[in-house]
Amino acid sequence: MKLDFVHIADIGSHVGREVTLKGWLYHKRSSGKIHFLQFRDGTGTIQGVMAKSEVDQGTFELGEGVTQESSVMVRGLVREDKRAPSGYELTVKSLEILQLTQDYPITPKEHGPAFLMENRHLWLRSSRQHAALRVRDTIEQAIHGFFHREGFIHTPAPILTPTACEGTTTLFQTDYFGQPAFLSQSGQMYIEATAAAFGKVYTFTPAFRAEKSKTRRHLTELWMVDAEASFFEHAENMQCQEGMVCAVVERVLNDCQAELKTLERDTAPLEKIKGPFPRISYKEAVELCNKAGVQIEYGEDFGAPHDTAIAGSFDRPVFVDRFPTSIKSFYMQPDPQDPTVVLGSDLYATEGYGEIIGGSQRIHDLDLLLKKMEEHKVPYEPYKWYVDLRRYGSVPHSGFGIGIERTVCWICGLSHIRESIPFPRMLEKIYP
RNA sequence: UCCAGCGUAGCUCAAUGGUAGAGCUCCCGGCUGUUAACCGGGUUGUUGGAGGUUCGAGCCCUCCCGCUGGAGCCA
Repeated sequence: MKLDFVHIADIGSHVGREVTLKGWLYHKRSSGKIHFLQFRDGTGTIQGVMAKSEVDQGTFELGEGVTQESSVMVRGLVREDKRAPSGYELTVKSLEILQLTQDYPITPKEHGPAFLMENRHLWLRSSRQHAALRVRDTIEQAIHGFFHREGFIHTPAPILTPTACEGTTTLFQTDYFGQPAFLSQSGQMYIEATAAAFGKVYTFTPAFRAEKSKTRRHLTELWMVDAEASFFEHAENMQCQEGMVCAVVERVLNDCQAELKTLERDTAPLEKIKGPFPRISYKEAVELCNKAGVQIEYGEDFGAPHDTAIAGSFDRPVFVDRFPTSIKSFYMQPDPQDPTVVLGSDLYATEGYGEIIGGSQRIHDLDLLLKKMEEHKVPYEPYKWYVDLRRYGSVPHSGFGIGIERTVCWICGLSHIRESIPFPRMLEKIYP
């Protein structure tokens, strides 16, 4: 596409030429007879220098009056300059103000999280937020790329569903032509069906959790990638997860150095993310916790301090598998060696970022699934279609789900999940 | 749902129970290499709300509202 203006990201290929930029005034410093005008256009930022001796009086006054976040069109000469962080500067020849902004709320000074969240629609323009969401985009692209290279087909799961996936978790309810419907909390069961149709599949869909969780790790609306593969057993499932995580980290390190620098992310821990990841059993994890001084009984589920103790013992993500049947979902395949545990795994990220993936081999035996449903008091009628998958050409199959926002937090080194998505939906918060 | 902390200027925060302040934003002036620029001057208040104790409450007490973090649950 041929445009009559250039993007800042491409500025390096226009050195020595006069170009037009369209964007916003990010920041300004002035020194009497010279203005330093920081422009941004979404692709990057560049400093424009406007000297009084080099422009006419009207232009210089425009430079003096232009305010933070005014939309502008600027024409100038591109130069290389060692003093500029990006290596390039613009000698401004003319400036047109498309709209003069008055009293932009987010100043270059400090602000609290409540104020910034009230102004999330504007906060997105700030460099840190901009960088994190660009990394998010790269992560999403890397995931799509990985699955397609591995022969997975994207089969979206529905968001409006007639029943709860796992029954226990709180769901958002809505009205569907007079019938109750629920916003999906996972696409997993639906892609077990598409996996039987296409072999290897994934879905990249929002998931909704109405739990009253109020921490820096929780959203009520989050994005999940669920993958499912026919004929994959527990070991292949973990291998696939490991491959995906490595591909994502590698891609971000390759494409997002500037963003990681803006985020002040230490990339050394990320450079170490290479397979194979350690694999320990739930039993070993319990022993590890108790040895580390974080008490836990065999049979209890891990809490936040246990996550930290487990993940803190490794410099790569770690799989914990073979959880007691009692603390996991009804559809997980029991371990043939020890039916009191299931062939399910959680993957913990490094540096205390917690669980990012949960996966398991699913029960493929019809009678066993029916028995487990009865034990867990899962009603048959709404799940008849799910049981059918075990009735018509059932095969061993496995899958997993990865939380996008937690992955973004981990890779970007963010301290709060609200910065990992443009418009976070948190407990009782839905503005803007 | 439970626990903890916090609500003072547009923003970030001060203020022994005794006259409500600073920095920044913004406005005016100065400065030709600034990087959250700097220097000088100026504008800015129903101290979240209601009630109470007190000669006197931003500060103490009660209730309510809002915000932030954590627990549980999870990704």
